[in-house]
Amino acid sequence: MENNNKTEEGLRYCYKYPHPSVTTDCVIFGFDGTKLRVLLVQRGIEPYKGRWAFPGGFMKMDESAEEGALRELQEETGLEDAYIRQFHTFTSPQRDPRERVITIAYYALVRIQEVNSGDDAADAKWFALNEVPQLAFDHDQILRRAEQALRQQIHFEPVGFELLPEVFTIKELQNLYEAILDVRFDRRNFYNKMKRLEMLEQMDETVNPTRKKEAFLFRFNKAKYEELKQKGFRLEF
Amino acid sequence: MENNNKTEEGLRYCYKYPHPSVTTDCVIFGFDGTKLRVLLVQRGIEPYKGRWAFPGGFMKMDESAEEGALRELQEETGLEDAYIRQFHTFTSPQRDPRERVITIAYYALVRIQEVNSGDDAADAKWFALNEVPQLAFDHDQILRRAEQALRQQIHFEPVGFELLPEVFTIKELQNLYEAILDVRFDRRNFYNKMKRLEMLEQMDETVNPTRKKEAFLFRFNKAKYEELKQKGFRLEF
DNA sequence: TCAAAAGTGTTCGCTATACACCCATGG
DNA sequence: CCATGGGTGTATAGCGAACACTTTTGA
Repeated sequence: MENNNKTEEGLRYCYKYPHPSVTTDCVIFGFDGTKLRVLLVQRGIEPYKGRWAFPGGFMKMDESAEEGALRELQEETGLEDAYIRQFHTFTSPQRDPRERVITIAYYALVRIQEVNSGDDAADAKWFALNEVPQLAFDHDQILRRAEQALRQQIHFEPVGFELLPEVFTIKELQNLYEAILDVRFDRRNFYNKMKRLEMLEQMDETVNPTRKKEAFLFRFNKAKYEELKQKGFRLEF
Repeated sequence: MENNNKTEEGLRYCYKYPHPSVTTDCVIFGFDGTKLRVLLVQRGIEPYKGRWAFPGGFMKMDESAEEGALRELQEETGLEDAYIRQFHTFTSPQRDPRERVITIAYYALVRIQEVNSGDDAADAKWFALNEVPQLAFDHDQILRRAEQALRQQIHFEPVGFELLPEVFTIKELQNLYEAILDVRFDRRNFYNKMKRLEMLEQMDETVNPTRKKEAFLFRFNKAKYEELKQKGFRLEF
């Protein structure tokens, strides 16, 4: 149905009607124990040279957008099978000054500790959400949408699983929920609720150096969570 | 940055790398007082000739996907400013047998009574959700995703506004929520909850011919709803 | 010894849930 | 006159929100 014709200038792919370019961008969220952070890369070329942006790239013709997003994520963090979710596709005609580009945007949830900030270390950096500078293209808008999508998703899935390390303190879990939902909980009510849900397993202590008293470490009880999820359970506050 | 070169065969738009086609499809939901329905159109050409599918079309280069979806919706229903939401972009490489096509999918909520099933009446039809036949392309999958997105959205926005006529009975409102969430509520508890929220205004009666007793008609109190929404209110069950 | 962090209750009010009663209407 | 649909009320259990007491430890 569609023919590709070579031309002399390397414009090899020809169509009867104009087609937009399609990219996949990835908003990578991490959690440092206190604040939510996003991984940004600094652009080395025009337009928006020097500005920070989300990692992304053109969609290949033989892979789905999700595969593309996973590939981007792997290149940037070394992670093979992270949690990613498509949350919006951005299509304003003028969003890229060069040509018509639509961007299928994903957000990823990763454990900062496991990220291999290897090759591209120089031009990649974690920013706390309230310290994100003005971004390239319409990426400010993409970030706002990603935050909103994450905030909604937390009502249906326990995104804490993906952002916290294997073991963590109750305080860290509370910090995470407060960071995502932008609210404050009473420490004791949060503890009671978690206890009632029976989703956490208590382990042995750790000394938290800078702090005053030892805090118990916990880990998620995945089996219990799956069971609750079956019954229509929702992790809400 | 991107040049378009004419060739002799009408393949006028040429690129250095292959670009996919981009379409916007629209899952149009309506409510008949008892069941949720979707508007489908029957395909007149191959592939999948004769199969039912969601209305859609190619994205134009000077309009956003949302504008395109609104245009499709207008052509199909005559409605100018319906409620639409982008919910997912479908990108499997093989989802269209002809060429690489990605589809930005929207769902719309409309009042069936207001739909002008004019021009395309012959090949357009409302299907109850449990009577939808096997669809063209991957539209079965698109429908499942649309239902899921609607079910989630109802927790954050009062989608009932968009699907019900100006006035309606409590029973109809309950039917709507039950249809979307696929659950059953106690008639009296549902009534009490609505009363407590003070979102409905009671009007004068109507005789429901086939039924036994007259039922009050209600309409939404938009002002009250907006006020509650400001305070972080959520319409949940 | 005192302030800060953390473990563990308790109380109260609201709301979801289950369930009951009455009225109107058509067959 | 009774079955069905519809309007309105009540009791109970459980959860969310506010709040108190104790222990540990570093300064």
